[in-house]
Amino acid sequence: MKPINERCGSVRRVDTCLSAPVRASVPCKSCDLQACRLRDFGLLKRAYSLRGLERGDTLETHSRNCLRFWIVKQGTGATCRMFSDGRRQIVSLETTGDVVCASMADNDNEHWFEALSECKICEVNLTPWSGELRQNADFLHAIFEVMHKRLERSVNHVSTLGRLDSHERVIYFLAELALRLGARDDGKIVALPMSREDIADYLGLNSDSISRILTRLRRSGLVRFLSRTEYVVLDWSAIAQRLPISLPETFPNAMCFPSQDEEISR
Amino acid sequence: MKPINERCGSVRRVDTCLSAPVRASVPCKSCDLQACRLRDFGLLKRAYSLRGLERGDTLETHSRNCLRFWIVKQGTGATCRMFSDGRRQIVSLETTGDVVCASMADNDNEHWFEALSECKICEVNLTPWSGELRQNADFLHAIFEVMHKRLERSVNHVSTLGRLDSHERVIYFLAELALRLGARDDGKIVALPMSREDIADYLGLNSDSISRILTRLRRSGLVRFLSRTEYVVLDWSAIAQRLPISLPETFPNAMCFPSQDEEISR
DNA sequence: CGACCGATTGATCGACCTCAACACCAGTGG
DNA sequence: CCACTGGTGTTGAGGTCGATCAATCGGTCG
Repeated sequence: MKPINERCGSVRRVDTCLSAPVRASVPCKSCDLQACRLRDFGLLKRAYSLRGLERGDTLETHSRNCLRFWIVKQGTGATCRMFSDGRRQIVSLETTGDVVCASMADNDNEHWFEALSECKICEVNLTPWSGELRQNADFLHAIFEVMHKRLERSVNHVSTLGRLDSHERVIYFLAELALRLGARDDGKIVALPMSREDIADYLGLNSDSISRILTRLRRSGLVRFLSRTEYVVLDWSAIAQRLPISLPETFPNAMCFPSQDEEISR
Repeated sequence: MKPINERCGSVRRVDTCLSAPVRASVPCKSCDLQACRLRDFGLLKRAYSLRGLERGDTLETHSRNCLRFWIVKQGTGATCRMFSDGRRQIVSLETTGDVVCASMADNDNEHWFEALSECKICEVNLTPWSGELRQNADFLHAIFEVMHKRLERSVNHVSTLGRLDSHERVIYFLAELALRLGARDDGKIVALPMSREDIADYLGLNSDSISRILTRLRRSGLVRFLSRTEYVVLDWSAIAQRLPISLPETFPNAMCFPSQDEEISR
C-alpha cells in the first residue's frame, strides 16, 4: 500500500472528502423515478432536494443521529471508506434507484458517498419528522426492505472478497454489474462508470492487476470492450462456468414479508 | 483451495449442512435475555422455541418468503456461505444477543447459520403473523435496527477483507471479538470459540497462516494465550497503533432514529 | 506543442498459500 | 501400562499469485 501522501495526492481523495460541493440543489416537486423505494410518503416532498454531483464529489453527514437518505436518481456512485494511511475501500456500488442511509456515512468513521460518474442524487432529510415516522408502519417497512437488500449485497461482497481469487472477482464484478444495469442478454452494452482504480478499490485489488485481468478476459473472449468504459458480455455460460457461485438474482424487493398473493410457508 | 471432496471430508461440512438436527426444541415461556432486541412483543411468546445446538450443527430455511429469526441466547455462531467447490466464507459472527434474519439463510444460496460452540438459539417464526406485523411500527422499528446494525458490521467486514493484510486482519479480529465479548479492560480473558480454520474462513485466509500469525503476535506481546481457546489482550495501544482503522464502537442500538432526549441535528 | 492523467504492460518482489512433517491431546482398546 | 487413532495446531520449505515499481502509450486540456 502506498503511504497516505501518495495515495491521497489526487484532488479527489483529499479536497472533496471533507465537504460536498453542491452543484445544484433545488427542491424537486415530483419524483418520477420508478425504482425509488422511498416515494409515496406525503412527507418526503417537503424534505427532499435534488443535488447534482460531478465525478469525485462526495456527500457526508456529521451525525449518526439523523434520518437522512440519498437516493440515486441518475448515474453511479459508491459508498467509500478511507483508512488512516490512505487505503480506500469501496464498500458498495450505488446505481439508479439505490437508497443510501446517510447515517452510515458519518465522517468519524471516514465513510462517505462518492459520485463515480455525473450523478443526480435526491437527498431526503427526514430528521425533523423522525418522531412521527417512528410510528409510520409503511415508512418503516420501506426502510427495512432497503436495509435488507443492502445487507444481502454486502454479504455477497464479503464472500467475494474473502474467497474468490482476482480473476473470479473481476468476472463476477463484470457480470453482476451487467445484470444490475439490465444487460442480461448477450450483446447489450454495459456502461462501466468507473476507473480501473475504482474497480480495484471495490474488489480489494490494485489497478494494475485490474488492467491485466481485463486484457486477459478480453483475449479469452468472455467480454468485448468497445471503449474503456463500455463493454459487452459475450459468453454468459463461460462466465457461469468459471465462477463457484451463482450470480445474484435481481429481485424487485427484499421479499422478507410474504406478499398477499403468495403462499405462506411456515 | 482444496477440491470439494477434501474440504467437505469432515462431518461438519457436508452431513450437517442440509438439515439441522434439533437437539432440544421446547417452547420457552419467558425470555430473560437482556440483549435480545426482539423481546417485548406479545406475539413472540406464541412463536418461539428454544433450540440447543452442538458445535457444527446448522440451521437453514427453505424459503425466502418467511419472517423468521434466530436469536443467539448463549454461545457463538456464524453465518456461513459455501461455494460450489467447497470454499467456505464466514460472513458474520453471532454472539449473545445477535439476531439473525433466517430469510438470508436460504439453501439455494448455500447460506446457513452454524454453531461454532455449544449454542442456545431462540427461533422465532413469525410468518403466520406477517400480515399484522407489517402494520406494527414497534416491530418494524426493531427489525430495522437489527438490520442496520448487521449492515454496519458487514460493511466493516468488507473493508477488513478488502484492504487489510493478514496481520492486520487477525489483530483487528482479536480486538473486535474482545470488545464484543465485553473484555475492554486489560487482563480480561476472552473465550475464542473457534478453530483456526473457522478464523481463517472468517478472515479470508487459511488456517496455517492464522497459526503462524498468532504465534508472532504472541511473541511480540500483543496478546497472551492461556490455552488454544482463551486469550488476553495485553496491549491495547499497540493494537490501535498497528491498525489503520479505529475499532468499532459498541453502541447499544443502531441510533438511526434520534432518541427523545437527544438534540436533533438537522 | 508540452503537461498531465489514466491505462497498459513487463520485470521483480514479497505475502500468503500449499504441502508435508510433526507435536499435542483425548479417546479407545489391548 | 502401551499402542493406536483421529482431530487440531504448529512449523518449515517451496511455489504462486498479486503487489510494486517503472517505462510506455494514448487521450485531453491548457
